[in-house]
This record gives sequence, C-alpha cells and structure tokens, in this order.
Amino acid sequence: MTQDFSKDKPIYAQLVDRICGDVLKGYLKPGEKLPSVREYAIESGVNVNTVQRVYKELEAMEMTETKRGQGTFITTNEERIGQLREEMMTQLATQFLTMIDSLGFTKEEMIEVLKKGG
Amino acid sequence: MTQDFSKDKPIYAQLVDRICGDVLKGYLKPGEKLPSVREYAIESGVNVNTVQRVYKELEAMEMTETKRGQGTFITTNEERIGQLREEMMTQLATQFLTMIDSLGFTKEEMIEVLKKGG
DNA sequence: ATTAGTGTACTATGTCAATAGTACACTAAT
DNA sequence: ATTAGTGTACTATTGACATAGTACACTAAT
Repeated sequence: MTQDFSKDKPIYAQLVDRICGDVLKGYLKPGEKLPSVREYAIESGVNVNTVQRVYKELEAMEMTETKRGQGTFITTNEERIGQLREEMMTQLATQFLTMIDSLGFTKEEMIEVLKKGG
Repeated sequence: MTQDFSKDKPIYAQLVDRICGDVLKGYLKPGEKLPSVREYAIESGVNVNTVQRVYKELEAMEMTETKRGQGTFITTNEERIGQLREEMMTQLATQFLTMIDSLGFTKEEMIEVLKKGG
C-alpha cells in the first residue's frame, strides 16, 4: 500500500518520526516486534533499503534493538524511552525558540498563539 | 565575507528568514533599499542566483518590491508587513503543533518546556 | 543439512533541489 | 550612444535521496 509522504522531508525521516511517535504514545509497546524490512517496505510502498535505513537510525538512537535473523524490536529499556522523550522535547523546544527569535517573534507572544491553536 | 549557514536548511531559505526577521524586527524599514543581488552575493559568499531566488521569494510574499534596473526595496505597505507577521506566526504555530502531536507530546507539556528554555 | 525468515551490504541508476557560472535585458545618468 | 548598475534567464554541476537488483549472513525450525 503506497502511503502519502510529504515532499519537504525524506521518506526515511518521516518513517522514523512516525515510529518514534507510536512508541512515545504507547501504540508500540516495549519488546514488540516491528514488521520485517521486507514487510514494511511493501506496506509502505518503499524500497527495502529505505526501511533498512529507518531501522538503522532507530537502533542508533537506542529506540529499537535489532537481532539479525530474528527481527527488530522496540527496546525493553523503558528508562531509555523516557530519556528519548525528554531529549526530543528539549531539542524541539530549542529549535523552535531559535527559529522564532530569528524571525522576530517573542517567546511570550508565540506561546499565546500556541494556546489558541490546535 | 563567507557567512556561516546551517546545513539542515537551504541557504536561500536561511537568507529569506534572516531578511524577514530584520523586517519584522524593524531593522529594515519600509522603503529601504536592499543591497543589489551582486553585492549581497559577495557579502554572503554565495552565488548571484541564490540571492536572486531570495529576492524572488521575498517579492512573491509581497515583503519587497523589485524594480528592474533599480533595485529591491522593502515594501512601503506597512499593513502588509503586519499581515505577514500574523501569517508567519500562525503557520509556525500550526507546524509546531502538528510536529509535537505526531511525536506524541501534548501542547501543554511542550509549552512548559518552552517557558523554561531560552 | 536444509529451508524459510530475518537483517545487511554493495553497486548502479534515476531524479530533483541547490548552487554556480555565464550571458542577457532593463534603467538611469551622462 | 555609452556606461554602470540593476534584475533575469539559461545551462551545467553537484549531492542527497530513493530505487532496484543482487548477493551475503545469521537464526530458528524441521
């Protein structure tokens, strides 16, 4: 099933984000097995190598553990998941603050807009 | 003067952001003339076409007015600048909210992090 | 030992965005 | 008409990304 991907970001990055989100939201539980690279490639309508890159990045950030011949699994280290959650939040916040500053907005007015939105 | 550009974003986009910020902050006044594409290219250590693209985008968003043979000027339409300010804020906010949602964070916890940071 | 299922590695190819180099076109002043 | 200064258009190059095909390596089950 070919899925819809945004053009402003590489597919592998979007898949990484999606899986990260599913883990942080609890949709994917610690220890749970992800689809094989081939399965996921077909599901998403992308190439095996693209999925491989996704799994590689996820493992590099210790969000998953890959066992050759067996598959790729969400890490059972729940503390690590918590760490990642913190790291990603502060990183997102920092980037956002830098961006709004360079565009001439203040943190306070931006927070107001955020409260109203979504 | 070769300047420092981030690698995670195209140079032209960074220059657009910078000029937008300078306008919104009031560092660049309505009617003020920007450097010529060649001047700016040399100053920034980039190619003429990169600057041209920057000026093109700025004109497309009606932040500047380009007069062939004369130069590129900040728009004298101050209302338009105010509009752009609003548009950019809501757009930034929307993108940010979408991003944090897809990564599994709530708006409220993110706002807390923002308040502490920066 | 064989098989099926898994991840991994390597090379080649195509596409597109970003950038660069160069030549052209318009405007104002002389 | 010429010149200097401006924006514009065209083509080429580079690199990142995605794809494709193929081969390899490990694991578990039989």
